[in-house]
Order: sequence, then C-alpha cells, then structure tokens
Amino acid sequence: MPTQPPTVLKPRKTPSQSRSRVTVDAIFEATIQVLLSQGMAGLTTTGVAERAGVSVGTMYQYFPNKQALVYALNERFLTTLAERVEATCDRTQGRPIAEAAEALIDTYWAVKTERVELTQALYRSVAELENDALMHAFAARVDKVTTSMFRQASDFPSLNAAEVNLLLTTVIYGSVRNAFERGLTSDDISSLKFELKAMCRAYLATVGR
Amino acid sequence: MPTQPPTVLKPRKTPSQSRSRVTVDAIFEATIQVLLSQGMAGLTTTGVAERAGVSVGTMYQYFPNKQALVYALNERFLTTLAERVEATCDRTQGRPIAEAAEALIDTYWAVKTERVELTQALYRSVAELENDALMHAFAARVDKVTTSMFRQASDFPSLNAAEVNLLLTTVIYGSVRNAFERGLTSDDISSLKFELKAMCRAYLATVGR
DNA sequence: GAATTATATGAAGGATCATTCACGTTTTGG
DNA sequence: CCAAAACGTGAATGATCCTTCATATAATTC
Repeated sequence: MPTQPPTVLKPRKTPSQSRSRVTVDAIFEATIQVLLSQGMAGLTTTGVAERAGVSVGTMYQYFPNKQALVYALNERFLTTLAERVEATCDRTQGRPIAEAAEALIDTYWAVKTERVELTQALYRSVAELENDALMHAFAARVDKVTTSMFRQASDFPSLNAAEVNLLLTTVIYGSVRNAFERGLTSDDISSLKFELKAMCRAYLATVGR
Repeated sequence: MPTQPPTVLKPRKTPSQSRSRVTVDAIFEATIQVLLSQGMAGLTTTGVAERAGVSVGTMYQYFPNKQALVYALNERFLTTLAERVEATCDRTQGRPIAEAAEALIDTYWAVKTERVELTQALYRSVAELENDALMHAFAARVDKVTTSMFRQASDFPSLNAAEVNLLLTTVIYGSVRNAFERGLTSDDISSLKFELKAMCRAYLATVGR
C-alpha cells in the first residue's frame, strides 16, 4: 500500500543499524524545524544537515536529493493520517451515517490540529512537489474506507455511496484546510467545527429521507 | 482598498507610455505561460523575459524581484475575483439566504473554472509567497460584502451573521479548492457543485427555523 | 529639433546551493 | 580480532540564476 515513489524520489538506502535510524530521525526533525522557521524557500540541504547535527553527505546517503526529503516527510504524515482515518472508519461501521460523518470530522480535525504549524507548513510544501502520485494514492486509500463506512451505515439512504462520499470528504477536507489557512482564533475554529457537523447532519437528514 | 504590498514587493514603476503597458502585459502573460508549463520551480526571470520577448533588464524596471512578479499576478486575479463576488452580492441583496449562498457558489465556481490550469497554478504559487497580507486583505474585502449579503437576506434567521458567513465561506472556498486539486472528472465536478448547494440549503433550512 | 524623460538591452557579476566523492570511523559477523 | 559492511565527513565542484548597470533607442515636451 505504500505509494511507489517516482524513481528519483526513492530513498537511497534504508538504515539498518540503530545508529543510522537515529540519524534519519534527526534529519526528519531538522527538516520540520527548518520548514517551520524558514519556510520551503529557506530549506537548504546544508541547513537541514547542520540543524540535524550531521554532515550533508550523510543526508545524501538516505535521500537522493532535496525533493525526496520533503516527499518522504509528507509521506510519513499522510500515512499517519490515513491510519487514523482507517481506525475511525473501522470503529464506526454500522452506526448512523450522521455519526459517521461527525466521527470523520473529529478525526481529521484532531490530526491536523496536533501540530498546527506543521500542518500549515506541509500544506505549503506539497505545492512545490511532484506530488500528484502521492496525493492520489492517499486519496484512494482513504476514500476506500470512508466510502465503505458510509455505505455500511445503519441508516444509509438510497443514494450512490461514492457520490455521498465525494461530497462529504471534499467538504470536510476542504473546510479543514481553509480553516487552518485563514488565521482564525480558536473560538472561531471550534464554532466552525460545530457548525460544520450541523451542516452535514442537516444535509444527510434532508437528502436521506 | 488595494493591498499595500510589503515594500520589497512593491512595483518599481508604473508604465506611463502605451509601449510599456504592452510590455508589462506581455510579462504577465509570459509569467502565466511559464507557470503553466514549468511550474513555480521552473519559473526563472530570464525564462519569463524570453517568453515575453523582452530582456531581463526590462522586467526589472517594473518588478524589483521575482517574487514581486508572482505577487502582482496573484493580486491581479484576487482583485478580479473580489470584484465578481462584490457584483454578485450587490445583485443578491434582500433575496432569500439560500439563494444568496447558491449565488456565491456559482460565482466563485465560475471564476475559478474560467482558467482551470491557471487556478491550480496560482493555488500553488501563493504557497511560496509572503502572502499573508495579500490573502488577509482579500478575505477581509470579500467577507465584508458576503456578510452584508447574508445579513440583508429576506429571511435571515436569528443568528450571528458573522458566524454564518464564516461557515458558508469556509465550506464553499475550501470545497472549491479541494475539488480543483483532486483530478475530478467534469461529471464529478458538477455533481459536487449541485450537492454542495443542496447541503447549504439543508443547513440553512434546519438552522434557520 | 534640442533637451528631457521613458523605455529597452543583455553581458557580466556574484551569490547561493545542490550534489559528489575520496577518505575516515564505527559496527557487525564469524 | 579481523575483514567486510555500514555509516559518517565536508571541502570542492559546478550549475543555476537573480540582479545590476552602463549604454542605447524611442517618445515627449517645449
């Protein structure tokens, strides 16, 4: 299920000793730090290496180029996100559809909120990547479980499940992203989340009957 | 109302003769072309100048640096977008709130659809900009008229207009963006638009009493 | 039509950075 | 304890590309 990255972005080698696992982790963490403080424009290989406390050469042992580094970082977070969504969908099979939608909102929102700054930085960083394949793979993986969750809902209406899924996920993912990109106060944020749920409920109640 | 761009991004001089107005237009158009074919990473000053049929030096007469160029391009399109939304809001004052929401969806969607590729390219390009000021100014400008439109609606419910506005705009802008970023078929797109309207109606009917 | 101002040119300068590689150091397996 | 493999180093390379400026041409003004 892990995306097959474009050849140019594939990791060079996988760490086998624990020493190098530490190194790679440090590189990832340094990448995040630099991304947060300098943005994508200020992300340089030497900068990352320095922050990670390793030499540039070391970085190139594991990543063939700078893009691959950012790619791997995004892959990491998308995988986490996907896993969390999958868990939620599992747990919510067979419940009323409105509950399913709300659970999806809660999960997605929670993951994105855990490290707000990072979320924003990554939203920006993917824009500069050859990331279509990555995003598609992620979307497909998640769509699969959400669609199934909706279809299995105890009160699933006589509708096209794929269509319902497309609407709900587009609205939810899009709204969440937009909410984070505007600089909203946390009051606005939580009011927004609440109303978004109400909106989904209203839609499902109207259309479902 | 035009945003005051950060000093480093301010245009160097404004063309006064028609000759140079042509030049500046050519530069803008060339920037779009390069952005479409090479993406933000492949956007070079010499590349743009070449495509525009002018020399690099000319470009620097009007834009102090590369960023300023992309900034100006985005500013242009956001201004158009804002004007269109303003026109719609004017036209829709005093109609039922559900109609107002649908009109907003139609307008926003239409503008973004006029040049899909460009829309996507710009969505990406802003990510690499010091664009917070620009985006905020745009958001404030548009929020003003949409909030007023909702508040003046003939059947405006006893709600906080700002809150309603925040929800509707976040959902609409976010969904539109997300719709364009997934690679949806036009069938999916139009179904999505239809259902999004239904969703807004359902919400407003439920919450509006 | 001369002086002034606006516009255009593009080679050269210079800074930044991604990437390599020849050479050290550490770990592992036998 | 030794050979092989894994890991780490960072100065040097080379390419890219932004930006400037001295100079040239066109438009405008008076």
